[in-house]
Amino acid sequence: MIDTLLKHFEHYIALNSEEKDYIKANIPVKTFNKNYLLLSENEVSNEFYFVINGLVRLYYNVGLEEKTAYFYTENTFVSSYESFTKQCKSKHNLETLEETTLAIISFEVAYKLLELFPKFEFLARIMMEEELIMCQDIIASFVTSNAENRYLNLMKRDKDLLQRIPQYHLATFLGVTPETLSRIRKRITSR
Amino acid sequence: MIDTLLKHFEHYIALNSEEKDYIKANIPVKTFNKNYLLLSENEVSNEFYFVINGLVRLYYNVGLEEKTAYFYTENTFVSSYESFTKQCKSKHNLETLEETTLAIISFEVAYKLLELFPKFEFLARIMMEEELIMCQDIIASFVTSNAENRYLNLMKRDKDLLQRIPQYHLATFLGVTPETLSRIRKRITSR
DNA sequence: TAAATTTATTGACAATCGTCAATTGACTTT
DNA sequence: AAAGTCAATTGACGATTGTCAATAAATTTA
Repeated sequence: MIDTLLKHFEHYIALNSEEKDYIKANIPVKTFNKNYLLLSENEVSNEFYFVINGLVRLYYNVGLEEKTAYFYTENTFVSSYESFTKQCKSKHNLETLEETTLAIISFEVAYKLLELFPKFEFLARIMMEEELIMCQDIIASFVTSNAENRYLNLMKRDKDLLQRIPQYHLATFLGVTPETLSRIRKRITSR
Repeated sequence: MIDTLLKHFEHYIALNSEEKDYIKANIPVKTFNKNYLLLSENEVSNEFYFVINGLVRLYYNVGLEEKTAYFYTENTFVSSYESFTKQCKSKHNLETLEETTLAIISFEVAYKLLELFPKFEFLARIMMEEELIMCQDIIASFVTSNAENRYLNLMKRDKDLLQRIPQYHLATFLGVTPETLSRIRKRITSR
């Protein structure tokens, strides 16, 4: 299972056997039930995750409601970066939406990796860059499109994802209520 | 002027004189007029900027309109990261909103810095992390608040910025039309 | 300073959205 | 299979928003 993560790393840098062994020995893989809360608001995050299989949702608590900011699928990293890097209280909640298999990178292991193998500093930068570009695209979607077009774009780019996510979560991710998303869908299919 | 950038770097890492000299010799500082277009859509970005003084806007062209995604003020880096790091066509436009003094880091110099002085790899990662956290906060504001509350939050956190930005740019940044922002402001002041 | 241009405000109206409630549909659990 | 639970849809209505047009205010330019 951890091979998925090694492969992901090797997409960016070459790993020797010492490095691979260190990763295998120190990054455990664990499977979580559906709707398992990996991190909740106000906790300090001391690990981040790589999704080997399944689906994780990042959301905010707003009053009594939950507002989804992102869905993380296979071969992506999940984290409350602010809480993890600054070791401060998290604004984010992380929850699995399916039975999900994750590689778990603890704070200690992450910084040991950076210390022992400088090439991981490079890797970490590249990962951050990719994550940043992703975030900028989301911001772009909010600034340049309305909810209907955001939904249509998701249909084009991630049709599979739509079928794995409950609509009431998708709605908040699009910035509308579930009722409005339902009507958007009706408008779309009726043409 | 370049000292502002050095100081910013030194907030994160120690710099020896060799490194400082390299930066002074290779990172020029230039002042641009108000409304100068630093980068436009479909160009490949081969430099990024550090704002020493002034204000830069990042925006998207949508049909005939411009939609603002962010404002960069003093002591922040500005870039179309995707275009710069992947050397692909930019989706972004960058424009000064005031007479603006920038440190200009070219693609060559950036990668020479990383090559010559490995500590800049660490610095680059930290910068990316900070930028990422900023982006996540913007996404949070879209997902958790309506335009009125986004405006109120800006008033609290960045009162100064509001007075430097034309309202029609601020409106698109908040995700509404200028008319709606005008009415939001009216609603707010009338209580 | 006056004229011209740009920006911000306001009004009117139609379209869209949020809210609350009711209903339908889908899925679980026993 | 039936009951129960949760999710999605639909209807009604008020509030908010976008659009277009007109006006007012502010800024720039001659």
